Amino acid sequence: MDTGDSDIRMRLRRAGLRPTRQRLGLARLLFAGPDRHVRAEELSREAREAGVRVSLATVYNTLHQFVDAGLLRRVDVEPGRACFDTNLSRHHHFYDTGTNELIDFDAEDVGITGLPEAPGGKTVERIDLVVRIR
Amino acid sequence: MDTGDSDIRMRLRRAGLRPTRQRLGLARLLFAGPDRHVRAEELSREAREAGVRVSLATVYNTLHQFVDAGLLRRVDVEPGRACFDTNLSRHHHFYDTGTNELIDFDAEDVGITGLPEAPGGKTVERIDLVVRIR
DNA sequence: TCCGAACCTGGAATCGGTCTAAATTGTTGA
DNA sequence: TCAACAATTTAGACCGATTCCAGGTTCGGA
Repeated sequence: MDTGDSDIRMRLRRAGLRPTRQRLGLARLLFAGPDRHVRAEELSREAREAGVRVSLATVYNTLHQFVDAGLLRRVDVEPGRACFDTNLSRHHHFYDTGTNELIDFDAEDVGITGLPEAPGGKTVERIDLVVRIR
Repeated sequence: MDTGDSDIRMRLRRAGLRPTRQRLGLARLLFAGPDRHVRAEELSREAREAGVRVSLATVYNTLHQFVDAGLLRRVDVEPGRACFDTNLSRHHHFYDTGTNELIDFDAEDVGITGLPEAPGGKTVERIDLVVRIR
């Protein structure tokens, strides 16, 4: 069961992050399993339940560091709270405005035409498509 | 210069909102001029500067009422704070991740193909396209 | 093994926003 | 016109989410 860890350890190292007990514990919760969406408060609870002792402040720090390291993607669709997405492939989201649930869908099949040039000579970083459903 | 007011008064009436001093003052700030994006804190400051006496709570209440009445549209792109858009036409946004600036662009010319069906038999409420630029 | 930098921590602080209860103000019917 | 009542406004308390801070802990290289 150290196989997964050695992968994570390497990815953290490459990002300049020490593979600490807390970061490994959280990474295990985040990446051991299918893609998921998670919020800080929720991950903190899961960690506690899994016996991973980690403060809420560290959960926030770690999530942000993982985003910066490209291990997570942040999704801002709900006002007032951030959601973190382990799915790093090109994809967009359905957002159920009734349940606040986020559902991924592949971006490969999606075509977008007629976009204007980015103003001010800026470069396009990413295109986020949110399909609000009810 | 009461011409604008009588229009606003009517729109408020139709939405079941009394045209109070505060609502008229805020509406004037919002709608007298080109389309704009504004946050509650900012509008509150503008009102103070314009001599419109109105509490922050009322600014929040009024913005939400205007959204419900279809006079404003709410945009959620920036984490942790809501932005209100006076542009009611079909449009999407550029979002400058450096300056946090929002820029509208017309949705008429934009084509989106290959979207999957909404899951769970839900209906699509709206499609938000955010082009992140840097 | 030792040391300094990186890291983690609890608790306080901040931030955007909402709630509440009391005071004020439109509106309407007599 | 005006009383009466519902809608509205308000200050300030409150809230959840997040960040900040200062001090203790741990990692990893020499």
